[in-house]
Amino acid sequence: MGATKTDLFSKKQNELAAMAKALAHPARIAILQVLVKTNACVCGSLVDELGLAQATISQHLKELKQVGLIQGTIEGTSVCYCINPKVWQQYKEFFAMFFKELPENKSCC
Amino acid sequence: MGATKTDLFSKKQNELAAMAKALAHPARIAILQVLVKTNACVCGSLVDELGLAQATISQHLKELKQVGLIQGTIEGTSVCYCINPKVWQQYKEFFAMFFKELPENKSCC
DNA sequence: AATATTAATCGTAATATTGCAATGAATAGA
DNA sequence: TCTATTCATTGCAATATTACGATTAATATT
Repeated sequence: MGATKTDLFSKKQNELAAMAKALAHPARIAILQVLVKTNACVCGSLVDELGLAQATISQHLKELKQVGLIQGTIEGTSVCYCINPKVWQQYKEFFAMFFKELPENKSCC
Repeated sequence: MGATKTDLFSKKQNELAAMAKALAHPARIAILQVLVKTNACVCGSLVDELGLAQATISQHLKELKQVGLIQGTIEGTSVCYCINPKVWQQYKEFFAMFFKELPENKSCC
């Protein structure tokens, strides 16, 4: 097998897992940090900054775009990527909510 | 290829990616939620609740234990798992910090 | 038109993950 | 001791991910 049994879990659980997955690679973390910092970026400069091949970065960008974390528009020959503030905020809230539900330290072990 | 080039990224970036990876599966999300709710749990009840094979759940528990998110002690014949509050808090702070750096909506696209 | 630049896509290889059956180890109760 | 229970570990098969070279598509420049 090896296919995740998404049907066994709630929509929220699958959603949160998918969100975590989008962040589950240092290259994507790095890309997001660069985008946050510069607030706008083409693929080329990312290639220089990160040291990965252009094709690889393009794929990571695609994944980030698929989950909605970034958005891009074509500007002549180059593409402008930036954070999608709404989705970013959503992510922030989702993770905060998930980690908020900390139990009252009745720790059993 | 296919091996992540961890050496290209900072320690923090790799760390955050690893943390996200630990959450990047609905089964692990579900397990954590159950542990948070009941605050103590053996593997058996998880098998009943989640509908995955015992071996599969055991593996997910192992992964969660490896990243430190949960801790377990043997209690006779059954094992007691619970959230590690310190690491949980750490996760919370890490993600909050990451998402806090939202730019001042000068959105370019 | 010919060339250069930029980024997406395709094909591939290597590696990682997911899931389960089978087996193993340890304790509890008959 | 024998058996049942509980969970970990091992080994396998299916699938997913990561990475890059090569190619493609589109616009810019000469």
